[in-house]
Amino acid sequence: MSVPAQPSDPDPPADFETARETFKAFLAKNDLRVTNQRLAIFEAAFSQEEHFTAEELLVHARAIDASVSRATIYRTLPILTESQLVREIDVGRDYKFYLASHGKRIDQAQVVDVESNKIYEIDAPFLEWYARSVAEKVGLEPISQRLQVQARPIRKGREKGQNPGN
Amino acid sequence: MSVPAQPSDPDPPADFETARETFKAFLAKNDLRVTNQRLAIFEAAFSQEEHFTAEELLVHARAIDASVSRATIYRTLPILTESQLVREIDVGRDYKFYLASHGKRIDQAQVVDVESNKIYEIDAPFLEWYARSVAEKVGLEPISQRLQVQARPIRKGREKGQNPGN
DNA sequence: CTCGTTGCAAATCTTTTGCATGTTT
DNA sequence: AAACATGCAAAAGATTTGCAACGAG
Repeated sequence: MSVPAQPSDPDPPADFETARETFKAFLAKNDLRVTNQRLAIFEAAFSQEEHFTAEELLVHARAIDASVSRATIYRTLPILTESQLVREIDVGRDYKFYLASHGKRIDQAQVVDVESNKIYEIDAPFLEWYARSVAEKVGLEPISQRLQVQARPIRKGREKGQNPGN
Repeated sequence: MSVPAQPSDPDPPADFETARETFKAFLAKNDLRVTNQRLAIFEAAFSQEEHFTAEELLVHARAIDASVSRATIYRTLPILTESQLVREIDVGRDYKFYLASHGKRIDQAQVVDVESNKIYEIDAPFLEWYARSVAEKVGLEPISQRLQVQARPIRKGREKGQNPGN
């Protein structure tokens, strides 16, 4: 708004500004105050490209504003998810994961590689439609849906032994 | 095995016996001992028709064998799920739900009515196939999959107001 | 100024674990 | 008898909350 696009833009990603405005607008609309801590947490979350935990977010947010406390992280995360800027992902671990929705679609499935513990977000085109058809069977209307797949690397050449142990 | 089917069978459901044998066989196969507590927990779980929590299972199991402790509930639940007799369902609540798989299929989706908090298990025929197609996109092979839909009763006649508040 | 926010530490709440004792094989 | 399973109570670990001080509008 104040800095016209310069040929030598250093780093500020295009949508970062947009997203921050969206966040501030969301706060305003809900009578929530724009605090340094909330902005720091937003920035920390939005600058993550991968999944992160509340604890990791705390570390990153503190790098921006050292005064951020764990409590505020937990109090701000719901705001972030309600504003749709961050998605909460629960894959059945002890703790939840979060992921900045960099303007991406909602229709994604999580594939959890149980060996590497890595979580992949995969486009699942018909997921919403499919969820609707399932929900309608009990007279309900979907609010959100998620498909989670626990998976392992494809082992070529051996498929005996159904349970490798524990 | 010892009592031939009598015309006046009191209550013992057909598959109950079968399932209990399956459980005992599973224990044997894994060098686990057949204890009264484990059997009581199995019975308590298997006699539930709906979803239950660890705490509820404890209550029911104690009705069968008062000596069952919470610790044993938590130590037995993994055995029950590994034996495929019970399914673990995590819908993002604080605690997990469990459901006796009365010989039913695996391909089911959970539809959670956020207003009544009720969980519906719905057949989702293509779920496994769909999960596979998604997992293959990252070179993985599915172990299990779950589709969860958060939903609400269909409101006919009004669809304004996108966020009813909190 | 007023009321929402924050940090801190204590509290929650579910699930896990160490250890001495009781059971199964 | 030997090894495993159990109960109890303490521990763990993520998330929540009470409260006094702080800061945005």
